[in-house]
Amino acid sequence: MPITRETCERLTAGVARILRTGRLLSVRAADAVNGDLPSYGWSLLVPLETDGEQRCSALAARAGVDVSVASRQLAVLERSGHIERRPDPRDGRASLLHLTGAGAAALADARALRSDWATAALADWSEDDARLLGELLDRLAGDLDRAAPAPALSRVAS
Amino acid sequence: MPITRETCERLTAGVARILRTGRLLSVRAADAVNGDLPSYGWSLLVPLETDGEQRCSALAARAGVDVSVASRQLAVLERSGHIERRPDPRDGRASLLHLTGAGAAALADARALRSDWATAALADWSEDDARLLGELLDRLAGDLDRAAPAPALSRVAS
DNA sequence: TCCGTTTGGTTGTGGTCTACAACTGTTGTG
DNA sequence: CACAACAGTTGTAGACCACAACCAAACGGA
Repeated sequence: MPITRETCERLTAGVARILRTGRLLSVRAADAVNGDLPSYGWSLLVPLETDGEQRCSALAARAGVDVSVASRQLAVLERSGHIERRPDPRDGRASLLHLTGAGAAALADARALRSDWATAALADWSEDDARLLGELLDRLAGDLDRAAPAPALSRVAS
Repeated sequence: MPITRETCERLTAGVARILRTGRLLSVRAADAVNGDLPSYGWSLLVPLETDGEQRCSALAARAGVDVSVASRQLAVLERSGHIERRPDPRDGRASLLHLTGAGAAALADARALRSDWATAALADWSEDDARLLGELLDRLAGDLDRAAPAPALSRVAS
């Protein structure tokens, strides 16, 4: 029995609260960026920036959404010039997406905005606390990811 | 300059990640509860449980959604017997919502489920870490709430 | 080589959650 | 007693999501 019920409840409440404010923030952050980056732009463009060219299904997995969703969102990003697509030379079915200059610029813009907001919000935080929270948060996300997938059954019943 | 840019980015990434998995979890948690509690049930019923009878607008503020949204969701919860409504004796325009037995039961059920999931996910966490994360998370949510409302301008421009 | 199967991606459809605007009825005030 | 402010409901529309159906390329065994 590692965790008190009380701290557990407190933790879930905190997560719920972060969920709420985070949802609001993400939409607000999106339409404050110059290059009219849609709200999902961040989660799709960042992987392209860090890992380079990759395919739709990989990006969908990264973003944690269905492939169909990613497909539509990427189509929008392509039309708006944030990304470009070229056929995968090794598989005619797939395309490889990569960031354009405009996309990278919009991403940098979004990053700057986020950084501004974060530094404002974390104004009176100590470096240690911030670092600690980052680590704990990441660890929690990983544990939740690992613990959650189990109940993905009992749907074929009827 | 209180926070390194690096830890800041790490922190925002962690928050984004929690946002993703948390969103998935909350819907999964909702339709795993017996009393077919909708996904928003938790955020509306908990305040009723802890603070007792209150009005629609108060619940909307608590949940962080528009009053119209809360109104519809509360209507559903009333039809499904989780809450009941009585006219506010001091203001004929308002109603006071309160939890029914069925609502409390569904809430207890949901709480048990969440607790199970949380203890599974936090299996190898120490009490101290969990408590610390809860505190930091709460603090962060508060600071974000305070820091975010500012950029709610620049919309009347055109 | 050829045909059935698998796989990557797109599109059709429907459901959920959300906000804003318009409206009804109530309260309180000059 | 009009009139502004307010509580809540309903109309409407948009964002996001998943599942199912589908197309075309790729794969694999006979």
